[in-house]
Amino acid sequence: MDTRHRILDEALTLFSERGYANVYVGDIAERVGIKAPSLYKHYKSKRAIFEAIVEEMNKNFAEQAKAMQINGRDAAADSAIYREMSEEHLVGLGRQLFLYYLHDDYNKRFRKMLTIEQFHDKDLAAMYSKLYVDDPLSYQGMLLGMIVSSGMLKTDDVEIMTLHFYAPIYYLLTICDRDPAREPWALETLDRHIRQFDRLYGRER
Amino acid sequence: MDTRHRILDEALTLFSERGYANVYVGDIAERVGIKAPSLYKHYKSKRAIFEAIVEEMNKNFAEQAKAMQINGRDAAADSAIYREMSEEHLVGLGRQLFLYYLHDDYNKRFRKMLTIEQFHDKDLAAMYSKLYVDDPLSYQGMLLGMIVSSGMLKTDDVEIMTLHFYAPIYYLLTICDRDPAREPWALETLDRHIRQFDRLYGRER
DNA sequence: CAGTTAGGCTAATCGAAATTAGCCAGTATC
DNA sequence: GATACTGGCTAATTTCGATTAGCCTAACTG
Repeated sequence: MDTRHRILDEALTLFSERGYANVYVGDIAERVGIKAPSLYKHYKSKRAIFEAIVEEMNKNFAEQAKAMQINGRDAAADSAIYREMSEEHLVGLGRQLFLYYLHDDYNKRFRKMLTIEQFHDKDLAAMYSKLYVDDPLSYQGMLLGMIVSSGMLKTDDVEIMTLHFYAPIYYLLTICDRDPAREPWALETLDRHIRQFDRLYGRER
Repeated sequence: MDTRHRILDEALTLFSERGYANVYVGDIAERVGIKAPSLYKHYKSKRAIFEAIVEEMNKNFAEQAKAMQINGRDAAADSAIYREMSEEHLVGLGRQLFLYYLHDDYNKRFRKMLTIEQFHDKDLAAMYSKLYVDDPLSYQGMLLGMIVSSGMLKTDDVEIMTLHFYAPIYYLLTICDRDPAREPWALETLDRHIRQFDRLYGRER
């Protein structure tokens, strides 16, 4: 990784731990292994580093969103996946979603950074909403909608059903961000959540 | 309200909007209607103001928790309330909980401040978890447990049931904190959530 | 090889924000 | 009525952190 990217990487780590205002350019430089003034050979200002991070992440997420849509379409085409969706599959789906959000390193640090910075800036608030609130909900809604079409799950209101699926995942995620020691408990709770979700909305009802 | 309290009040407002590091003592003073150096007649330092807020809130919440326990005991004694718990009652309960958290002014500002500051400090993270994650869950768990005992709702796993009740409320709350314009939508969604919750766990199933 | 660029460094500079010093008026106390 | 306290002010002072200036070396470029 070249210095330019190392700077973004280390800055993101620090911003996610302490927030923009509590990180000094000297801290970033030190982590990168250079002196503060040298940063300015790469970025015009501290603010510019922050903005580069946001821009970079925006780009990544856009790509990822595109990939997910393709995935979604594939899944729709191959609806056999959903016809054979068992409780175990559903647990797997939720776990995968959760672990991706929890452990993907960029995602995790960026989410923590946005959590801290969201109230300073409308744009960041909107970004947080989009990435961690609205987009996952709409993606999950699409998948669950297909499962409902296949008859594996039943509901009059897919939107609320999706909320019932995703809100606990989001809740557990924020807990783990705050306190990674609770991760094992969160994973176990996640499984119980999804099994109960399946029983509530599933055929046996 | 005396100056000492006015300082805490205005500081809390500012900290909740911008976070500790982005608020200058001059800003606080200006809001209070005095000059920055005069603040030091009341508090030893900027940090001391922050700490006084946290301490004050801790005290308030402790009192409130005690009151809720008393409430809880009363409710347990008078379990008729729960024997006659209709869907409308449940909607009312959820709405009340939600609106209290959303609109109680101290609560709201303090929650936003903790959201911003939680990653700087273990103690603040613990406080956030307690106030907005664990305590509400355990309180709601107690109430739902009583409703289950009364036979109005059925489940094998009250803990997950409580998660299913509270996580969507928490999720909607964080959305409104970020963007108050979504409040009407959140309230409507909240009602639909609780009605569906009632149908899922309720007798009709 | 001379010239140029990239990227590092040390030593300023600049500006902002927290805090301190020291003065003063009003008021409460003895 | 003198004394001392409270809470305000203006004018420093101190500190710290972002940024700039200017120098240097290595590597690339013609």
